[in-house]
Amino acid sequence: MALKIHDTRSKKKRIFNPIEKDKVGIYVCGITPYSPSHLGHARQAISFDIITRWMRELKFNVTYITNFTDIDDKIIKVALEENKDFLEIANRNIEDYFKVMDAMNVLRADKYSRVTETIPEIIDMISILIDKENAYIGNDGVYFEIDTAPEKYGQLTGQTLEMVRSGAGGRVGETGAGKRDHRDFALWKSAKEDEPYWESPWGNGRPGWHIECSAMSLKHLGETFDIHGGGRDLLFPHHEAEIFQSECCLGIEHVVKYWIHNGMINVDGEKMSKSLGNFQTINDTFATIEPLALRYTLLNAPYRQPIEFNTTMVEESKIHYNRLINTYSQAFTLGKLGDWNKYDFLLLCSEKFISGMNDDFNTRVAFVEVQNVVKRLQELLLDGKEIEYISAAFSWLNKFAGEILGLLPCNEEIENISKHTIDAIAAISVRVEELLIERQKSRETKNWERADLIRDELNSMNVIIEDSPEGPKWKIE
RNA sequence: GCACGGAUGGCAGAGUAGCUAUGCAAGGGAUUGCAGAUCCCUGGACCUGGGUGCAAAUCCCGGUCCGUGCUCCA
Repeated sequence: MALKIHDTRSKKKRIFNPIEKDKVGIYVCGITPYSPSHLGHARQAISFDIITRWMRELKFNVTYITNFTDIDDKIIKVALEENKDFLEIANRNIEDYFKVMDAMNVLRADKYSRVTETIPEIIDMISILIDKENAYIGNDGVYFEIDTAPEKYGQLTGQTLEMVRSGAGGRVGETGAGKRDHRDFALWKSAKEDEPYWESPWGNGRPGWHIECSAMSLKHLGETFDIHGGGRDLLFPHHEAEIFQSECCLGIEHVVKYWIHNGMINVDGEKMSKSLGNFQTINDTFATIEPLALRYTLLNAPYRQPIEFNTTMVEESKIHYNRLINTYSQAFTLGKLGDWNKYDFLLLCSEKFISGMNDDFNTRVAFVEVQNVVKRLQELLLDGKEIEYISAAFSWLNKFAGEILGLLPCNEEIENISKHTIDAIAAISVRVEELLIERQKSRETKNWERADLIRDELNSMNVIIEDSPEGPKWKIE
């Protein structure tokens, strides 16, 4: 069964064939660290985490590169406001990024390339573009001249030069005074007073946004590579600009073989963004939902679909996530790994899971199978007889929900969860048993009022009573 | 305005031609002093108008509505 990937350039699902057999180079546009990361960043990081995890599961040798745009107008603005060095601002937010992403089980990329560490490569690339006359020097920087490669226009968005010309309307001339045409874009921006800068043949300045990614992907992955990813909102102009730069600089028609774009997070039907003021930082969100449950929420739809982020979505994910963790922890205490290949049900779940993931990384389909196995494991645990089957289902979850989807906490944490529960039960069990006996006596004499009072008291100790035909059972909330 | 994408039960959200997921919610039943938990059962959907097909939620054309992009944006 072959892996199919939806490629934005050709606008269809294509069977994935890497440039070099069994090897995959993937570059994903990362964040500009001028503020703490928000849910959109989480969605992007988790989407590509899943994509790389799955490709590794398929035994591809994956090189996953992403970046931090650690010099940029917005970072400079924050630095000025706080009267700090721009790198301090960037580093602070990068730290925040790693902290929240680690909490959500986002595996680290092979390399987090930084713009400030790629300046020579960027300058080289711009020089070549000037030599090839694809770029010109303006009075406030260097610009890429769109008219030198009009055939490359609209490769991702279907727009033509004329469309954009008319569409931009009154905004022409607002930025980049040195441009010949408003559709040209900056490769190098001259430094204004008090701005950080690097020396270049065109004076002191800093790189434009688009050229960084062309230079960094070239530096780390070579002239052509398999996958380029990012958020849908980067399609235009960012990724189209990259196509101009990389392809004109290298003289190669297709630098990127597959383009992958993840969908946005919506609130009330609109994209979550700073300008609308409807964004949430990841850290703030952790107050209402734990990190891995949030990961669950963000994988609950295929990566290309927009996600409507609201209370319903969050609450449902919590239910599923808690069910998964509780069931898994219960089986974990039995501590045995088993072979799921011996059970038709688990084999069938594996097959559906795999075909879902192979179909453009459809995590929603994969989740259904996880839910099915959780349900089966619950039944098995309740019955308690088929220990081997329990171990097999446990192993299945360990592999598919844990290793591949990254939804499970590490073993130590699961142990801690179990241990805490055991300790908590031990600490109050004597008292609980006393109260239960008293309650049973009250029930026998049909003193319901008294029995309910005792139940209330137990509830206040976070103990939940469940009466059953075999007598009352209790557990910690 | 132009480009791209979407429209599935009360809600979330799969499914790309025949077998109509899944979860939450709802209703009914079993069990129960009540509650909870669990189990069983039930109803209910494919935006609209055409077209192609033996057969369409699924393919084609038109319309309507929504989102994204055209400016920094994951």
